Amino acid sequence: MNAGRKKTFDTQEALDKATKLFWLNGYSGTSISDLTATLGINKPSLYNAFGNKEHLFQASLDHYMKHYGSPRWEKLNVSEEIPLEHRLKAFLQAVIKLVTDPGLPQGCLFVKSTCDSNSHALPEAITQTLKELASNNLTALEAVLRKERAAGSIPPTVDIDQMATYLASVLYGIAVLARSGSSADSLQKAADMAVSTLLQHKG
Amino acid sequence: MNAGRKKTFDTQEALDKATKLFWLNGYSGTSISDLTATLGINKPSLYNAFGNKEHLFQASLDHYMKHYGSPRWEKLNVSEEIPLEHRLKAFLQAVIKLVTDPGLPQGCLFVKSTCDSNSHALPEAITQTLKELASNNLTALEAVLRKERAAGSIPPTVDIDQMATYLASVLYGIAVLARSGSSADSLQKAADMAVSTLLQHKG
DNA sequence: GCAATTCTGTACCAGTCGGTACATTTATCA
DNA sequence: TGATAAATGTACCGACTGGTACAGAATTGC
Repeated sequence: MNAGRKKTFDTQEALDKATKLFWLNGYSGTSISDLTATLGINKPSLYNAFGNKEHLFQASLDHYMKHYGSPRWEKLNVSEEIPLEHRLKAFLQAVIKLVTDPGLPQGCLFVKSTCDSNSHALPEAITQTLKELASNNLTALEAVLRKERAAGSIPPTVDIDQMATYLASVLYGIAVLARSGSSADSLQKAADMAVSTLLQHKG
Repeated sequence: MNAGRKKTFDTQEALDKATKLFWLNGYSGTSISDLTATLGINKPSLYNAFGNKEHLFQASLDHYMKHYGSPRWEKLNVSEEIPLEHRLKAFLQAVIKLVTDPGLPQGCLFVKSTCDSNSHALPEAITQTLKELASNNLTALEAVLRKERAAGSIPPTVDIDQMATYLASVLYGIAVLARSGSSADSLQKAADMAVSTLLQHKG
């Protein structure tokens, strides 16, 4: 079972490095040579560990959502006793901190990749994955809002889908602005504004 | 002066086709072969007419802003007698119509390209151009808001930069959502909400 | 020690990339 | 009718693309 030569690299570490490279340069902007250089391994090792470029990207997307995306989304569900406005602000603040983190690529891998979907710069299977992830995001927002509406902190007349789409647009727009160099500070002010009057909104 | 063989194609038509191809597939996702095939011309003709890939992309960005972007932005300045709310909604409605137009690539070339900036999937000069375009967009929004504030239709305490960044995030987010397949209808509802949120905001 | 197993490094594959040299065709001007 | 100018089609360039064959190195169980 444990026979054979030992791996000289850690698969998870390599996956994280690959994720950051895709995050920075995108799918078609990242070559296998870029990857092997950054990961410090040779091509056969890479192909043995991750299959091919498309599989590696899928794994990177998954890794990104689990390790960079989800921790921010948890801010929305931390506790229903905290007012929705505070949770939304905390969520967006955490997102802004991520997408402007100087130690990480600017912006968001999901948003960036979504802009590549439905093109032949991206394999169809990846476009499909991205569509599912987008749907999951909207569903998560809707679930939070629905709970709030049931709890009475949001008017019963409010259109949940509308509000979720609105929040998603602010969320994704922030990622684009971060990529274009906007400061965390100005993004935070915009995010506060996006949330501030949300609760006053009458369906 | 008029000596020499006649061109067999129209430069502007070819530029528009190239723009749509970049719009669909992005800079690094569009090859010279793709371009010559779609434009129906050979490589020497393409290089003679547009320089090289980078120059062609710069020209495409310019063409895009002039022929697809600007007409929408004009909705903001159509007349100061029309209430800001109506102009903002008309602006966003026109943008949504563009980014979801079934006869055009989904989303926005500027937003898509911005997500590629600061990466080696894009020449540095193009990243610089995109940064300038982003700055122009923010400045245009700020100018509109400043006028409104001076005219008294927006509270004098309002932070113009904050409001402009907020609008930009909604605007860019809509382009991302369009690319991921959101319907014009749901985007329109989200945009309406964004506008009413903005108008309810008190500095 | 010795097979079996697994990873590593090198060297290579066909195909495509952006870009160009060059000869040819088509036009204008003298 | 040339001479000149400009656009065309073909054929090619070195570099890079994603991907792999193969030999050798390292580890295990027997």
